[in-house]
Amino acid sequence: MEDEVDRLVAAWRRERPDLDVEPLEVLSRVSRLARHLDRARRTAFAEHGLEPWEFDVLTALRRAGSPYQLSPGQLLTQTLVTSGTMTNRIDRLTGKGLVKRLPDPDDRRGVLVRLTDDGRDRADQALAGLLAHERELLAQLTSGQQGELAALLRQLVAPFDNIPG
Amino acid sequence: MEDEVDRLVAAWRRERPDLDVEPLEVLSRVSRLARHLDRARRTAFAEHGLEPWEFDVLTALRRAGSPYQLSPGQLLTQTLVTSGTMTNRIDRLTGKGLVKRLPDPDDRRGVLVRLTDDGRDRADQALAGLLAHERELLAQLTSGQQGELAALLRQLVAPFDNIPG
DNA sequence: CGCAGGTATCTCGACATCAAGATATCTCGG
DNA sequence: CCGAGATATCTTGATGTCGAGATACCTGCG
Repeated sequence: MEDEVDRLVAAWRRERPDLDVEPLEVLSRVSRLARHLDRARRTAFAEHGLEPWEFDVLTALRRAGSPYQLSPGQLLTQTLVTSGTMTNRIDRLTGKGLVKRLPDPDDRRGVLVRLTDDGRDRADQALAGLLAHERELLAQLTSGQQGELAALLRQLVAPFDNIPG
Repeated sequence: MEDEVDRLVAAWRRERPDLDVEPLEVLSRVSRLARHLDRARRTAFAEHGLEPWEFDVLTALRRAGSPYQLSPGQLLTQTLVTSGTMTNRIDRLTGKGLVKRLPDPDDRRGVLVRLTDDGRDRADQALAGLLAHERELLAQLTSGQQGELAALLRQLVAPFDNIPG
């Protein structure tokens, strides 16, 4: 089955036959797929009354395990957003009663963000919903293919995740 | 080599052993890689004085071939943004002298967006720069692996690109 | 002990995006 | 040839994000 990137690459080969556009076969697909996934996630979360950014923060806390708390700084590194953004997100989640700020007992500059019971339930429900949707998307591939794909992607992401940057 | 998604999946298996989080192995990597790519692209384009969104629009026009013009609607489908966003983008690119609006001779509702000479040069330069950067990222994989990866991704993207969504 | 530099978080202003709706035009059945 | 519905683009208002700077606090050298 052909996709938009096939068309995109064909167009470049026609317009710029002097260039090797092979890298686009992989990386443009990654970008476009991510774009589509964002949209799909948005509708999946809407069923649970959450925005994607809310999900990202709540699940980061959920994954931390009881007592479900992290510093804003730890949340930054997990969600790849800036500090101004995270402050704003915590403010809004606090307003919705899904998290609360606690002073860090060991560092008076610091804050701990803790999931409320409601926040934890929402995160759990939304995760289950997300996985259901994602499983449908992946039905295009066999289990073995999914494993291959994951392994190949890991090789590309690892340098970003392990070398600071 | 381990990556953030390995850690994320391990955390979920510890916190929610009842759930099958396998889909995250693929799709979380796609999202995170796309996020990293966005940043890398931003710095790559900065060398040519372009923002990523500018590149997207200019290259869509460049690929169209001489006379390098498309309707805003055609640009929408290629760039996956909304019509309001595209209007805004065209406005700003027009302000920078990289594109210009022409009335569509066949449809008085319509408009054609055409690349200026300057816009075309910028697009060509930025593309060459982008490909150089992307080739580095892909050096993690053999040529054969890149082909496999492209084929697997195509299977996932194709439904989005071919069924209206 | 005191201060210089580092760290954690928040504030603020600019900006790009989206969703929904407005407007103008086209198309086609009757 | 008329009008209903489709289509193409633009407008508007709200929102989320970023980047840079401000503030408060910590750490370790001298």
